Amino acid sequence: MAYSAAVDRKWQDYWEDTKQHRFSQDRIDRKLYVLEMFSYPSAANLHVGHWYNYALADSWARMKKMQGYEIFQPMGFDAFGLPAENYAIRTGIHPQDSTLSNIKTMRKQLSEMGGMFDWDAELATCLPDYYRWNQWLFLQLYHKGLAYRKNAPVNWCPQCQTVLANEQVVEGSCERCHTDVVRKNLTQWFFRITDYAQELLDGLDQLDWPEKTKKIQINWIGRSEGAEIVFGAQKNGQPVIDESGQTIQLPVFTTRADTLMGVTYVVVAPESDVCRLLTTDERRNEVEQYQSTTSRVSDIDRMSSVREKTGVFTGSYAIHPLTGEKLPIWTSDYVIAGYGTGVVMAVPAHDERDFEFATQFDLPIRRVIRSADQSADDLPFTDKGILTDSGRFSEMTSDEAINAMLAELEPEGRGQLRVNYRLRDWLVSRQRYWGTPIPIVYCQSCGTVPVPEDQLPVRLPYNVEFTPDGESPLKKCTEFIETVCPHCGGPATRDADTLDTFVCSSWYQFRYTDNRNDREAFSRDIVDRMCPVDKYVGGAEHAAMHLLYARFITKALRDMGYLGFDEPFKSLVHQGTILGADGQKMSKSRGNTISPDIYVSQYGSDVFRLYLAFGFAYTEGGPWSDDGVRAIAKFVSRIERLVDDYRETPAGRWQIGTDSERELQYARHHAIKAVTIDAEKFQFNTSVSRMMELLNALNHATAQKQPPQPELVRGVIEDLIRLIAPFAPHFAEEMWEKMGHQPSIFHEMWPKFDEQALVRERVEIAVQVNGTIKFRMEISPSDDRKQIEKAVMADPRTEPALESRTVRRVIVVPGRLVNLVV
RNA sequence: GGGGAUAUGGCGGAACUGGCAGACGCAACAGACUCAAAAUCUGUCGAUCGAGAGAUUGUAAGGGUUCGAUUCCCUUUAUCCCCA
Repeated sequence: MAYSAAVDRKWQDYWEDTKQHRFSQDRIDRKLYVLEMFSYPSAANLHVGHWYNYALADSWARMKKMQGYEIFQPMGFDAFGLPAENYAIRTGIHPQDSTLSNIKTMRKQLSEMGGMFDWDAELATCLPDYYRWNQWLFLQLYHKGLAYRKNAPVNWCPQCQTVLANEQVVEGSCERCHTDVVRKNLTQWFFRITDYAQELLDGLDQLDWPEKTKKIQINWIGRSEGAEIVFGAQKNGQPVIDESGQTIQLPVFTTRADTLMGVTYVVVAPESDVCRLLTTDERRNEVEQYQSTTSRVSDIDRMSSVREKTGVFTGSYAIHPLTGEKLPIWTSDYVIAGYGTGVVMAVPAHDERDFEFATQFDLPIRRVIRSADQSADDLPFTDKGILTDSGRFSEMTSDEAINAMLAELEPEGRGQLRVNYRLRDWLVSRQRYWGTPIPIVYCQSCGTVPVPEDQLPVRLPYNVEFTPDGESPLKKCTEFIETVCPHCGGPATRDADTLDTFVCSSWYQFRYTDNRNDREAFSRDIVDRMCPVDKYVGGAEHAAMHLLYARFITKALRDMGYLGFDEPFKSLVHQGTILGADGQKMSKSRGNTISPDIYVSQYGSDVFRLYLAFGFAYTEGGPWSDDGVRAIAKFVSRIERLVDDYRETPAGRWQIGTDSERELQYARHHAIKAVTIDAEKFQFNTSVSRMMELLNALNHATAQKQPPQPELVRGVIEDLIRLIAPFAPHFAEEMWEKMGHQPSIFHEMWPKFDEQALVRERVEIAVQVNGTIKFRMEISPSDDRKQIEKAVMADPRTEPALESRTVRRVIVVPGRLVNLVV
C-alpha cells in the first residue's frame, strides 16, 4: 500500500487495538513524563498551532520511547472559560453542551494526528470529578491562609452592566458596546502567591527552561531592594485617625532613600482609602471629581510617561521623618494603589515623573544629589551621586547616605531596609458562570464558611440565565445561591463567582498521573514517582501567568505535604508560531489560515508532520509554504520507492570492501549521530535534513556501476526507517512491515552510531593567508600540528599565495584550517 | 518610556565552544528519458568582474576586539514580543 491517509488509519487502529500508548506502571523506573499544554476545546478543528505543538512533541517522545523510556504522554482539555460562555450568549447553546461536543471532535482529531496519547489518563476541567479537586485545592489554600478576600477593582461596563475580563476591554472600552469601561471595587478572592515570591525567583536557577522565559518571570516577580520610610500625616493641623482609631502613617517604598532630603511633596493613589481619609472638607469636591475621572483611565495609561500629569491637592500635609517639615499631600493617578504602598515620596529633582508633576503644578524642586564625576547632572538627575544641600548627610555618596539615614530612622521605627516585589497576589474570582464554583458560603451568623470537603463538589448548576444584565449568572440561580450554613444549619448564600481557569491549569499535570482517584486529588506516592514533568512543551504566551501559577501551586502543595518536590516542570520548550503564507499571523479576517485537515487527507498525517518538522526552526516558527509540503511528499515517496526495490533482499552479512560501501556506511552513521543529537534538542528541521542526506547517499550509492552489497543497502534502509519513525510514525510502521518485520517499529531500538565508521582517511583543510582562504588541501586526520604545517609549506600553491612575504606565525586548527600570518 | 529577542541568497532555513558562510529543501535554469507533457533522474545556482582559469566582495548599517567574527563588544536602523 502506497503511503496515504488510509495507511494512517490502519496503524491508528492497530495502535489503539493493541493499546500501544498505555503507560505501564511496571516500567515506572524508566518513566519519562512528556506533556504538552492542554488545549481549549473550541468549535473549530485542530489548527496548525495544535499540530505544531502536539505532533512534534510527540515525535520527540517517540524517539525517547525507542531509546528505551516508558513514555507517559497524557492529553486533556482546559474546558472552562469565557469563549464557551460568550458563545452561549450569542447562540443560546449551553457551554456544557458545546464544550462536551467540542471535546469529542478534538479527541478524534488528536488520534488522527498519530499522537501517542494515553487516553486512559484523560481529563477535562469542566467535569465534576476534576473541578471537585479544584475546589479541594482552594480549601487547602484557604485553611493554610493562602486564600483570602479583599477589595479589588474590576472592569465594569456601565452600559452592559457587567464585569469584563481584561481581554474584553479594547482600548479602554467594552468590546461589545464600546462604552468607556470604568473600574469598580468588589470583594474578591486572592491567592497569596507573594508569600512565595523569593522562592519562585530562586527556583529558576535549577530549571532547564528557555532563558527568555526565566527572564520574563524574573521581571514579573520584580524584586527590588530599597527602604520603607514612614512619613507622618496632618489634616487641619491634627494627626489623622482612621475608622479603627489608629493614627494614620504614610509608609513609602523607595529604592532611593538617599534622596530623602529632596522630598518636596507626597502623592497618594486616588483610589486608596488613605486618600479619602486625608482629603479635607474644602478639597473634597475636587478630589472626588478627580477620583471618578481616574476610574476611567487604564493602569497602562496611568503609568505612561508621555501622558500629561494630572492631580489635585488633598488639603493635608505629610511630616518629613527627618526634618519634621510639612509637605503637601497630593493625589495623582501616576501612583497606583495596588502597587507598593500606594504612597510615593516625591523627589522632583531626581525622578522624572515627579519632576514633570512638580513642573506642571509649580511645586518646589530641591536638588540634593550631584554627579560624582563632574559629568552633566541637569535636573532631573536620576543617577546615584554625591549628596548636597542635605545637612549632615551632605558630601556622602548615595550608598553611604542610605545607610546613614536608615541608621537614624530605624530606632524610631521610621525606616528600614526592605525588599519589595512587583508581583501581586493572584486574583482568582471571576464574575462568570462557566468555571469552578468557589466552595464558600456566607452565613449571617457564622460569616465566611468553607464547604466541608465531604460535601464537594459544589456542582455548577445547568439551568442559568446568561444574558448579561449586571449580575453574575450564578447570582440569579436561586437553587444554587440559597443554601444552608454547613456550620449552624441556618440560611446562607454561596459565593456567586467562579475560579480563574488558571487555577485548573496550575495542577492538572498532577491529576493526569492519578486521574481516576475519587478519594484524593492524586496519591502522593504516585505523583512523587511520576512527577515532575520531564519535558513540557507549549506556547511562550504562558511564560508569566500559567507557568508561574503552576510553580506557586506546586510549592504550596509541597508545603502542605501533598507532594515531595519543588517544581512542576523540569524542562520546558516553547514552540514558535506558524504564520500564514503571506508572513502574517494567521487569522480568519486575513483569509490566510491553513487547515491541517485538507493536507492530512490529501497527503497523509505524516507528510504534514514531517513538513512541520522540516520547514521551520521549532522555537521560531515561520511562514507556511505549500511548496514545502510537496517537497516532503516527494521525499516520502522516494523512500518508499527504495523500500520497494530492496524489500525482497534478504537480511544478511556484509563487509565493507569498496569505496562506495565505505561512503554509504559513513553517511549512515553520520546521519544517526546527527539526528540523535539534533532531535534531542528539538532541532527537527536539521534532523530531517540529515535523513534527506542519507537518502541521497543511498540513491547515489545504488546508482553506481558497482553498487554496494544489497545486504548493506538493506541494513541502511532499515536504519533510515528507524530514524524517520518518530516523525512519520504511520509511514514507518508501513515501511517496516513491507521490509518483512512484525509491528511495531516502536519496539525497535533507536539506532546507535559507530564512531569507527565516522573516521575518514583524508580530510580537507583550508589554507589561509592572513585569514583569507587561498586554497584547500587534503591531509590525513592523524597528522599532528607539525606534520600539517610541513605539508602546507611544501604545497606548491603556498609560495605564490605568500607573495614572497615572510611567515611570522602559523595557526593550525586541526581538521579545519591553517592560517599563515605574514 | 524600560526590558528582551530577531535580522544570513529569489524563498524557508543551516553553521560545534571565535575556525572553510549558505547544509538540507523550495523556486529558477540547463540536460537526460518522452512523439509530447507530467512524473522521474542528472547538473548549475550569493553578488560583481572575467570567454575561462580565477579574482574581488559578501551574514541589516557603521565602528571595535582578534591571526581569524554570522558568532564577542559598542552605536544606529527595522521587525516582533514582554513590561510599564
